[in-house]
This record gives sequence, structure tokens and C-alpha cells, in this order.
Amino acid sequence: MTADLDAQVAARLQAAGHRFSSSRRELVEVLRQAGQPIRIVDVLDSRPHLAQSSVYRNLAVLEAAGVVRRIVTGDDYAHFELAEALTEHHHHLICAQCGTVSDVTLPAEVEHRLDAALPELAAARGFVLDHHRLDLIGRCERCTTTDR
Amino acid sequence: MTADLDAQVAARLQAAGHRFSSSRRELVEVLRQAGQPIRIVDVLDSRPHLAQSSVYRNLAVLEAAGVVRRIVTGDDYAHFELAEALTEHHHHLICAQCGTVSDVTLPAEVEHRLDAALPELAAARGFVLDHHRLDLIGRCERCTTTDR
DNA sequence: CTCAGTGCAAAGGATTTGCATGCCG
DNA sequence: CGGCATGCAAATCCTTTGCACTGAG
Repeated sequence: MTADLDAQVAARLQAAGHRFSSSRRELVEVLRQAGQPIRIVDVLDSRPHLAQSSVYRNLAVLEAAGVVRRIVTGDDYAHFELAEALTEHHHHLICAQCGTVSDVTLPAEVEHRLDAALPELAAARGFVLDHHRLDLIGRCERCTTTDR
Repeated sequence: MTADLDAQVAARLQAAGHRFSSSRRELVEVLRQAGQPIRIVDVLDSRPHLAQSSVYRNLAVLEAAGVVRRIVTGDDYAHFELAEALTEHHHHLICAQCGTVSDVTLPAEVEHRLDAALPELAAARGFVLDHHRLDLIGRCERCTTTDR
């Protein structure tokens, strides 16, 4: 699994004309371990020896190479996760209070409905559809129990 | 229509303990006229006499009062539109190139599927669902014709 | 050797905030 | 009058950038 992931990442980076440096390897590893979208602060916390600017720069490189996806929620911090090409299509549960983002997968049937309906909806507006994104916004368990 | 909108906005502001000042009236009017989500820069362009800080502040007040919805796309600027309570439930077409946001309505049937599926999906994760948001990301007509 | 990658510090830039003044209720 | 609203300018703070150094190929 991990070996396979490494190979895919290496291939994508190479295709984009970049190296698979140890910092980048670490970033991918942190994201893989996290299993859910995390912020750059979190990355820096778990890998204190990484320079902030390098993390920002490398995540940008990895994003451009299609290895990583940047998630902007409206929370102060952007979140990052492995791109769907390396995982699988999914959506996000976003806590409006603490900003945490976690993954959800729609029932296949619903997803199919969307895939069937969205392209023509976009086309009707002269839009070339690239992808869609569905977020469920609410309050996570921790925030509802801790209350206010 | 407009009179009705005014009344609703006034009521919501009052309920939140705020005044329906002329600046706020103008903001609502700009958003109504726009008919699609716009950025603060656009507001300032069309109403140069409004102070930037007041626009930011008032949009925050209007958002808290449930009159306005802030849309964060990942583009540099946030977009604003009238809240769904004053319009109707809809989603967004986002141009990945120029950042423009426009409204779309899903076929009722698809929307129903979502409404049926999402709550339990969220509940299964200990999440209290507030609302969902579906964005179609692609390239708008202007950007595809102008190309690159 | 060459050039991408790294780290530190400084710059950027949308948004927020402090504070004095204006104005509605 | 009292307190919210407004404007100007300054401060915030996540993110980006400049620049000199390091290291892989």
C-alpha cells in the first residue's frame, strides 16, 4: 500500500519536473497517517524540524503535481489531504465551530445521480465542469458535547 | 418584492439588535441587484462612497443576522450573496480560472436524494448537520473562449 | 558543477480592529 | 442624551517571497 503510494507520488512529481525529496516524502507520510484533512500548523506540530516556508512551498508543489488537495473551508487555515487520485472520491464533514474537516463517502447511488445531473447543468451555463465538491456543515461530536 | 425583502431584512436585523442603517440598506440593494455572489471589491466599485471597513463590518453583521451568506471559494476574495432564507436554496458554479461564482439550482429530485441521504450520513459520525453546500468547479464560458 | 530544494526573515494582502466622531432612536 | 454606526488608519495573521546556502544527480 505505502510502497505503492510512494511510487505514485514519485511518478507524479517526476512528471511535473520535481524531486521526491525527503521533506516531501515526510509530508506525504504525515498526510497519509492523518487520514483526514489537516492544517499546516498540525504538520509543523508533528514534524517540528520542517521549516514552515518549505511546508507551504512543498504542499503547493504537491498540489500542482496532483498529489495533494488543498481544502479551503472559511476557517482561518487551509486544510490538506492526499488527492483523490491516490485515495478515492469523497466529500467533507466540516464543523462550523472548531473547523475540523473529516471525510465522508456518499452512497454510490446518490453519487451517481450527481454525476448524471451535474455535467449538463454546468453545460447549460456554458461551463466546462471539472469536478464537484459537496460539504456537510454542522457541528462535530466534540463540539456538541462540550457545547458552546 | 423589494419591499418585502426590506421588511424581512429589517426584521432580522432588529431581532439581532441592530439598526437597518442606510449603508446596510445599500449593501442589501447591491447584493439584490447583483443577482449572483459578489466580492467586497465589487461592492466598493459600485458604491465608492462606502467605507471599506464599514462594508466588511456590515456584511459581518448581516451575515450574523442571517441576511447575507459569505462564500469562501479558495479564490483570494470572499463572495457575498443574500441568504437562502431570503432567496431559495441553490448551489454554485465556480470558475477555477477567474473565480467568478454564479448560482445553480439542482433538479428537485437530486436535491431530495441529498436531503434524504445526508442527515443520516452526518449522524453516523456524531455530527449535527446544519446544511450542505455543493459546488461545481470548472471554467466559465468567458474563460474557455478567451482560452488560457 | 548545476539547479532544485531548504531555511530564515521579511514582505504581502485580504480582513479586522482601535479610536474619535456622527447620527439614529 | 446614549449607544450603535461610520471612517480613517493601523494592526492582524495566514501565506508568499527574497535571498543565500545546501545537497542531490
